[in-house]
Amino acid sequence: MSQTVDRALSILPLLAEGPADLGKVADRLGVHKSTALRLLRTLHEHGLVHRQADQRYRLGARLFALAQEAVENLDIREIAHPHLVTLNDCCGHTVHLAVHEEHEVLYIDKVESRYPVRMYSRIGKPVAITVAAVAKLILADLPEAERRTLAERLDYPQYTPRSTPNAAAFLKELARVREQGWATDLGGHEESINCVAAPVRGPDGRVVAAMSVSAPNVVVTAEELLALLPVVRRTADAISREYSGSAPADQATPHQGNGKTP
Amino acid sequence: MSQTVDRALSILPLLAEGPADLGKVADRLGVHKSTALRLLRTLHEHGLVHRQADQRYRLGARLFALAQEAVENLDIREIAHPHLVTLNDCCGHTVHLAVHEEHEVLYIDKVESRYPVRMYSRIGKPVAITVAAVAKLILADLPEAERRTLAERLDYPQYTPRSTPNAAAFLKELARVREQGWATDLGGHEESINCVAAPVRGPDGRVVAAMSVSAPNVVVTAEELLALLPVVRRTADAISREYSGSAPADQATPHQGNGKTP
DNA sequence: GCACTGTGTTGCGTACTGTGCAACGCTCGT
DNA sequence: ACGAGCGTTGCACAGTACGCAACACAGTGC
Repeated sequence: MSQTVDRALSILPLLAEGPADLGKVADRLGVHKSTALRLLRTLHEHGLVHRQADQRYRLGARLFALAQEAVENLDIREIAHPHLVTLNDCCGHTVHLAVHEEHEVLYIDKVESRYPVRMYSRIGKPVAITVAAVAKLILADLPEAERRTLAERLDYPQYTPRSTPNAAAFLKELARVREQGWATDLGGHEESINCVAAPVRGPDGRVVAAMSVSAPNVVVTAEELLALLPVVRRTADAISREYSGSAPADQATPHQGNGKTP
Repeated sequence: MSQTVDRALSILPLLAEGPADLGKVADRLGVHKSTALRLLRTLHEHGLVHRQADQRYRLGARLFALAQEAVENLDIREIAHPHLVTLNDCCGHTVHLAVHEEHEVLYIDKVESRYPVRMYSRIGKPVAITVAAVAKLILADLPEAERRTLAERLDYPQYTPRSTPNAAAFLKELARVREQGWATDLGGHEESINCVAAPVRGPDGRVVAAMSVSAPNVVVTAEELLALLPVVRRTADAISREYSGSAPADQATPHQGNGKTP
């Protein structure tokens, strides 16, 4: 859309990989050094990039501050967090909260396992959308047409033999997840990691987020983890209630769902 | 420098205040709606802004992912090293940098003392976690529950009469360290060695590393070493600032300052 | 029912703005 | 001392982003 801005913004993910000097930035962007310099200077003025002692550029503090504000604006997170902590207190495993955004499913909160062996994940990072239990729950709630379009457009990486192989299998899995109201990922992403997840619903009943408990099977077996399903669902329901209940932004909440359609 | 990019980036702090619609963004930027739209679209393509259901814009999760990735790829050692050297230049003693990893605290960098009598340590080796000043700083920053669990699980070897004797004493010491923002080890590991240490913090304020100055008391007394506390703290703070990427907006560069600012 | 205000969106001609080039200055390494 | 490699500067050109005006659409009041 806007070439200049487009180029400037492309610098950010590039620098996220690690510090880079002017030449490298210009190369990766495919522009002249002087152009890259101008863009970097502008980013620098806004504090989004930082120039270190060796003159290389890296992401700046302002970006961290903005990121902080961005995540704080996600109010589901605020509401859910204490519940996630409670759940972690009672089972000890890693607890995640994820939402749908821009055709991706992102972890937006996480409470670390209290066991020494932990799974790796990163807040803000897209989840493995075709296999993650939270992704299945969130996507299962989409309108059918959208679900189908999305399923066709996705790649299906075979992380493990149990990864979802293709669109057809994915849609079938989504249908089942939608039906049963919870989801699992048993070694579909990493061989030894299992997850069990439940949906968080908004006042209109639509899924606004999903939460999961994950643990490597060196800590607990899949069966033991599945035994946590009731408490995971209870936690998700509690979050749903609080999220739906404390929404006085509009006028009185209508009792019935969609009253009338034009 | 670059008008277009400048305008686009100005949108981010604006949205950080809260969601805004197209008109408001255009107003605040002082540009035409169509211009604002083009900029927002470009930001949107890069995932930096997100369009919510009511068509208003807010900051996107991509910001958070970028910040997260940047932090992961940051090499504290690389950033800290020149500072450690400077500190060593000024005081001559052994300077250490340590981080938390897998329930241990490890030295990851070291600048040797310029005095003939040196303390023994090795980069990559776990520190004496119950007595080392750097370990206390790093562990003092953990969430309280984790701190307590860890304290219970540790052994408390009596290296010297002044070694931390047990979990209760350790937790008490951590609380004090957390409070005062620095730590010492006065003969707690080896009878004749004293240390004074300060924390390095990341952009979110959490302790990501700790650095210390150590010297045997045949070289300097504990009191003399403690006199170095201010400079140690200043050094640690400088590392924190650089690690966080705080842009020294107007800070004069030591030599060859070409730019004259009005 | 209608006109009317308030959005967000599109196409387009203009000229402003960003671009690449070439030359410069600086710091290292040999 | 010299050259290689880097960042930086000024400038002429044209590509690109700009604002305008018109459009589409929704909600509101009459």
